[in-house]
Parts: sequence; C-alpha cells; structure tokens
Amino acid sequence: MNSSQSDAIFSALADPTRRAILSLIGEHEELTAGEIASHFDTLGRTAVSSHLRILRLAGLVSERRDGRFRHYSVTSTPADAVVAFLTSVYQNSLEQLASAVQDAS
Amino acid sequence: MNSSQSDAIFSALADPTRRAILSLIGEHEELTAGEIASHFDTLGRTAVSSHLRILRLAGLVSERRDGRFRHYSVTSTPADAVVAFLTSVYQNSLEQLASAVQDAS
DNA sequence: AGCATATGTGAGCAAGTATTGACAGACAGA
DNA sequence: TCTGTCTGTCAATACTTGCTCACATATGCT
Repeated sequence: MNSSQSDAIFSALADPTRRAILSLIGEHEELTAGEIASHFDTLGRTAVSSHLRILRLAGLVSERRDGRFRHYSVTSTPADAVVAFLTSVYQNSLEQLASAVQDAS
Repeated sequence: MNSSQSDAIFSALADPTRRAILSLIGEHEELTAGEIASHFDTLGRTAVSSHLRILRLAGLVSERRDGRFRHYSVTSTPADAVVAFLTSVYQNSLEQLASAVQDAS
C-alpha cells in the first residue's frame, strides 16, 4: 500500500457527500449512478458522477457496466489502508479499537 | 458524535502532512510544536502550527501548556468516529476488519 | 437508421484551503 | 526590566476543489 493510494483514499473520504454516497451504496448491494443521484436533491447528476469518479480512482467503489447502466458497489479491501494508518497512530489504544469494531457488529 | 465532528476529523486526516504529524506524535508520547516542525524540512513553522490547530480543533490531538512550550499528544477517542463510519459502510466485511485490526497489533 | 436514455468528460467559475511573512503574547534568564 | 525563545494568529496570495452547463459516448428500442 503506497502513500499515494492512502492520499487518494483519505482525500476521497474527506468530502461529506462522498461519505454519504459510500454509505448509501453500502446499504444496498449495488446501485446505478442514476439511483445514487436521485437520492441527493441538492446535487446535480454531474456532481454525483464526479464524486463517483473520485471514489472509483481511490478504489473505494467498483463499477460494473451493464448496457447503458453502471452499477456501483463498495469494495472492502481499501479499508485496510485506513486501518493501517489508525494502528500506526493509535498503537496504545489498539485493543479498544478492535473491541469497538467488534461491538459495533 | 455529530456529523460536523466527523467532517472535521476526516478533513483533518485528508492532508498527508497532517497524517504524518499525527503519526510522528503517535510514535512519541508528547512532542513540542518546535520538535514537530524540525522534522519537516520543506515546511515552515507557521504551516506546522496551522496544521496543529486543525488537528486540535478536530480533537485528534490535545495540547499541554508548560511555560513557553506546548506539548502535543494524540487523543485516542476520536478514532471512534472513523470506526463508526467504517462499520456503517463495511458491514459485510466487519469480521475481516476486526481481525485486521487485531493482526496489526 | 433515428431517437431516447444513462452516464461520463472538459471548460469555466465560485468557494474553500494552504502557505508565507509580519506581528503579538507568554515565559525564562540575566 | 530587558532580551531572546517558543509559539500562535492575522492578512494576503496562490493553489485546489466542487459545481454547473454544454457536449460526447454508449446502449437499447422502434
């Protein structure tokens, strides 16, 4: 995991809209770009498309093309980069972190 | 945990320099602002101070004043916001996430 | 082929953010 | 009290990012 990938992931997560998109996709298995865009009144379709592009480049979502549609789903592996950073910083409270993750499940 | 706090945490983590500062502080118990600044050749003292301000407002570091010096240390609780988000998105791969955290320790 | 649908891309503008330099406050030592 | 040190804050500038509009691409339907 090189640092430019971490940069992409963390800067992708920095935007609240992108986190909302990611959560939204996570709640379903797959969503098309149009379905995602329709969930955001204040946002144009183009803006959503741009956000999806950034999420895709960061490896946080993957797209599956199906005719005119593009179905987006959450990829699970990139969470490792976030966990790797958290463990490097929060070494001391690692056990609490692990239990927090497990408690939330 | 309100969303504005999450915003502050994630946008604080978005900058690679701030993540480096956070890691650096995490490797030690406490560091003064000057010690932190001296680790970054390419960065002025003012820039480091600004970054520390953002990290402090996000609740990621806390400062202890001691005479002329300000000692910075990592606060452990804000990781909860990150974990909360990760669990909401990566519900499906939660067990892997938990084991990844434990393996890294 | 022709048209409608679904979606991405590029240019341009508005808004936010980082960096730098200058100044200010707080403290310690002579 | 005066001076030097450690650090933060303010103002100005440069950079980055997000949004919208117009256009392009690709696919399906008739």
